[in-house]
Formats: sequence, structure tokens, C-alpha cells
Amino acid sequence: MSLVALRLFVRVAATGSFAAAARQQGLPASSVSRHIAALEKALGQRLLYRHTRAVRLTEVGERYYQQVREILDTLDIATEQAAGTASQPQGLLRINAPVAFGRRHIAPRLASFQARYARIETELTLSDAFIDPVQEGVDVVVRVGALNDSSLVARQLARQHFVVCASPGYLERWGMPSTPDALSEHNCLIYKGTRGVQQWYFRDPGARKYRVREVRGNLRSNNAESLLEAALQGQGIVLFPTWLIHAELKAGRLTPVLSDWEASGEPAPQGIHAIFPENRLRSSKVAAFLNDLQTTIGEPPYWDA
Amino acid sequence: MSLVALRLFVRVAATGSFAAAARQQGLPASSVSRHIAALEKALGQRLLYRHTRAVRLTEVGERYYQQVREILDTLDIATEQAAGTASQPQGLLRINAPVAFGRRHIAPRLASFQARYARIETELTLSDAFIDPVQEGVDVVVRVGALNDSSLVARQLARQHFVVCASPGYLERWGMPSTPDALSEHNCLIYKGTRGVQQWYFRDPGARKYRVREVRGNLRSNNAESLLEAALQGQGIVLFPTWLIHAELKAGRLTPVLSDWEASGEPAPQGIHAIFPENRLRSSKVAAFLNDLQTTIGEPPYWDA
DNA sequence: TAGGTGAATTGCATTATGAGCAACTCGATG
DNA sequence: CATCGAGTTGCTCATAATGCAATTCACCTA
Repeated sequence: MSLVALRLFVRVAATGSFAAAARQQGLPASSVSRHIAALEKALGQRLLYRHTRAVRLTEVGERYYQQVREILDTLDIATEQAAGTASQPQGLLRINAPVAFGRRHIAPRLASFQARYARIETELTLSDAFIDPVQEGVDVVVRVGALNDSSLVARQLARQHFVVCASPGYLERWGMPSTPDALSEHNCLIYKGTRGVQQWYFRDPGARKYRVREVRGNLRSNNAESLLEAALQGQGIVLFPTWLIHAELKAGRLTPVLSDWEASGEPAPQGIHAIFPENRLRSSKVAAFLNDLQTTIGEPPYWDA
Repeated sequence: MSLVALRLFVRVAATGSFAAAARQQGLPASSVSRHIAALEKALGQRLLYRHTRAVRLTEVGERYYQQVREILDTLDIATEQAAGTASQPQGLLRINAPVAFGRRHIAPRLASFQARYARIETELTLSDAFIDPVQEGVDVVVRVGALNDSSLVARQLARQHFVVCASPGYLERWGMPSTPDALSEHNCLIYKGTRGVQQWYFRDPGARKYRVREVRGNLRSNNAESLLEAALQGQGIVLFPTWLIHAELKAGRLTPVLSDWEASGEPAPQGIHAIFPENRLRSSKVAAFLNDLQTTIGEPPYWDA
């Protein structure tokens, strides 16, 4: 009975796949198969139903998985504490973030973070679909917007503000809209994600609630950066969170529009959160990363300052 | 980082010795040394001070030991539960008992116990000095008398009764004493253990408290069975717990004396206990053994029935 | 319905890891 | 001062894991 076998079992159970577990641990699938087989032999008990497409836990496997996961976590924490006494946080830190946010605000921070914590290796994966940190074996997941309720803990990194803006060239040619209603006469480049077409919300000065304004345009995309690119080229007006376009705003490549109205892409303000399994916070590398992230982002976040 | 290394570390920490840990696990000492070294290297931290005679835990080692011990116990329980579902308790059961009691009442029970639980192997060690089950890596320790307060759990197996007795030949020759005081005229064979010479206590019919009676004789020993042998040969009168001499009483090779008085070798009645680390009871092989022991001994114990 | 695909298992050669033995060092003990 | 026991280190050998290729199997698609 070996630790690798137990770890592999947990990974297989979490992902529901031998192959995925193998990839995560950097091992050939055959090794995973053999380790699991050895574990089952040692227990004299089948842990997994090998079904055709997916792998499912047996009843004993399910109980064992819960227990072993807890045990391995505890062991890892204990080991890290022992190793980390009077030393630096270390080990592999796996981060997942949305593509746009990760490229702009996570990736640029990693250099200084890793310079400070020389013994932390990072593995940054960017993906826009929500992923379960437990299932994917990721330490921290950064997500914008709605939190899936679950056994996870979320820590807010920043609040999200939206601005309506367009390139100076566009505004010069088509004029500056003076009210949200005037947007109906403009070409609005609209994000269309998994939740459908993004609505544009506006709050009148002094008002409490956001109201939807009808907007239309000749380009929709599920890729924010494509829209941004089009806006930079003067194709139309966009509604984007400030963290996405602060560089363009600062450089003057985009000009804010309708600054007297508060705009939003959501009916209610949403934040940017770091999400992780509860017990991961006890890991010093995760704690170090989150603290570093929170301090460097600041309050208000540097892109809004 | 391997499980064996962790197990060995726990054993080394518990025993304070590489050699002892090696013996317990049935490995050469060199392997232990190497495993511990590998563990320390993996942690980048020294876990043990190698002192000349004994090995002492470092500060981190101490914390790590506590945590790892807990973790391994939890893992073993989980593993056993998983393995044991719809199956029998199994594994190695290590029992320690006093020499005399073990030979008479533990060893004879093991055959039927193991016949019933075919997959349990037992390792019975007999020793009269108290041993710490944690330190020695033993599952169950059976002890007569005073319990060391500690982190251990004790379960009473039986109460202990004493009888004064002698061989028929002796009584025929020297006469039957009619009161405890009359013992001063007899040759009393007295046990002398680590707590000094055993006192003979008597309680008058209807009285509440035991009173010491002075007794003397020409043989003292720290070995009860030697005294018993002498008594059987007619050398004198002995005071022994019933579990030690019930066979001789039943066969008539020894005759009770002073049956109207309750005798005792202790100022207060003492019991026979099974002692074990608290979490071991969750192990089904230990539970099975304790239950088997309690049922076969019965209440009152079969040697008193 | 047949072929293609991805996933799991199995066989096999290579490699590495751990076991076991012996030699060595170092304090402690008598 | 010699001996003993404990821990470490060097070395050989066997066992076990690895990685690759081949195979099987169910499902998906054309």
C-alpha cells in the first residue's frame, strides 16, 4: 500500500477518469491502472466500477475516497508545516483563471510573486468555463461573477465596475452619445457568453436601481478581446469591466462614454473572487499567493485607481 | 515520501530508538535509518536528534509525530473499514499480557478465537512489567491491578478474588488454621514483587474494611508459579487470586482455607483490565478480540463460577 | 452497420528503488 | 581499557515501478 496509489485513487475518483488522473500526476495511464489495481487487491475490495466511458466509485470506494482525501490533505498540511518551519512556502501552486483576467492581472503578477517566493512553482491554466478546483486538482480558481454554492470558500479580490467606451476615432466620426437612450443610434459591440446576450444596464445619476437599455450592433462575440480589438479599430461602442480595458483607457486608445451614468453588464454588481477548497487556505503557498494578489490589486483595485 | 517512511518515523518516535522500530517492523536497522533520512531530506528539516544512546524528537519532529500518528491511525481505520466491508476482521493483532495470566487465560483462548476469525494473526507477548501499548506498538495490553492514568482506555475484564489455600497434605500434617491470626503459626509462601512484599489482607465476616495480618514463611519469590509449585508440594500456605489457581482448587490439589474470611493481596479490590489506545477500539480486530475475551471469561469469570 | 476514437488493461524490456548483509564509527558501560 | 549496542554507510541483489506498445472494449459517427 503506497502513498502514490492513494493519491492516484483520489485523483481518479475526483476526475472520474484514469487518463485525467494520469495527466495530472504526469504518469502514464498504465501506472495509474496498476496502482489502483494494487490498491484494490490490498483491500480485497473493488473501489471503482470500470464502466465503458467513465469510471464510477463503488459504495466502499465512495466512503474510502472521502476519508482518504481528508487524510491526504491533512498529511500534506502537516508535512508542509514541518517543512516550512523557518523556511519559505514551497511546492507547486496550481492556479486557474478566466483567460482575459488571467492574462492581464494574474500572469503579470507571477514574476514578482515568484521572485519573492523562490521555492514556489506555479502552473497557470486559463479557461473561461467554470472548473471545480477539487475535480481538477487546482489550488486556486479565480472567477468573475456568480459563485457556485458548494463546499468551496470564496474570497473577494475586487469589485467589478463597467464602463461604456469607444475609440476616439469612432466618437469623432459618429459623435458622442449624450444619454443611454442615444446608444440605440450607435453600433454596440455586444458580448454573448454562455448566459446569452449580455444586457447593458444603466443607473441614472442619483437613482438606486439599474435599468436595461436596448442596444444593437453588427458584431457579437463570446470572446471579449475580439470585441475589444474591434472597438479599438473604431468599429463601435463596448461595455466592459474596467479591469479589462484600464490600459486602453489610460493610454487614451479608448474614451469613456456616458460617465454620468453608472453602467453594468449585470443586473447587480458582481465581484472578482478567488475560490478554493476550504482546507487549502491552511497551505502557506496558497495563503501567500492570495495575500500577494490582494495587496497588489489593492482596494480600490489599481486598474480603477 | 513513502508510507513506510512515515510508519517507521512514528515507531522510532514512539520507541525512541531506530533499532526497536526496526525490530517491530521486521526490517534491518539500516533501512530504518535510510527511510528516516529520506523523510528528513524530503522535509528539508531534521526530525530527530541522534543522540548517543537514545533518539530525541526535535521540535518540528514532535509536532509532525503527533500529526502523522493521528493520520496513520485514521488511514488504517479507513482502510480496514473499506477492506472489512462484508468481510472478516483481519490483520496482525498484537497482545501483551502478564506471564501467568497470559498462559492460563489468554493463550488457551486464542485457538478458538483464531478459528473463528481465520484472517487474524496474533502475536502474544507475555511480560510482567507494565508496557506502554503506544510505545511498543501493541494493540491490547492486559494488566492486573492499578491502571496508569494516561491517554489509554481500560476495559475491565473481570474482578479479582483471592483465596488462601494449601495442599491437602500440608493441612493434614499441620492442621487447618481456624482464624487469620492462626496463620502466624503456619508457613506462608509470600509473593514479593516490584512493589515489595505482598501483604495479606482479611475482612472479617460482615466487616467493611480489610485488615492486614502478619504472615511469615520460609519462601518468598517474585514468581507466583514457583510459590504455587511449592504449595502443591505441601511446603506451605499461599494467597493467590482465583484466576491463578482455579484449576488446582477444582482438582482438589489445593484446598481453600479460612473460607469465612474474604482475603486479598491488595488493600482494595482490583480488577483485570484490557488497556489500549483509545482509537484502537475502532479497529475491528481489536473489538473482536475484546468481545471474544469478555464473553468467554464471562461475569462472574469462569474461574470463579 | 462498419469504422474510428478515446479509455483502460496487459505484456515486456528497462530502470530504479529498497532490502539485506557487513563493515565502520562512536558513546556508554563495566 | 575493552566490549557492547546503536546508528550510519557501502555494496550487491532482488523486487517493483516505469514507459512504451499492443490489445480490448464500448461508444460515437459517418
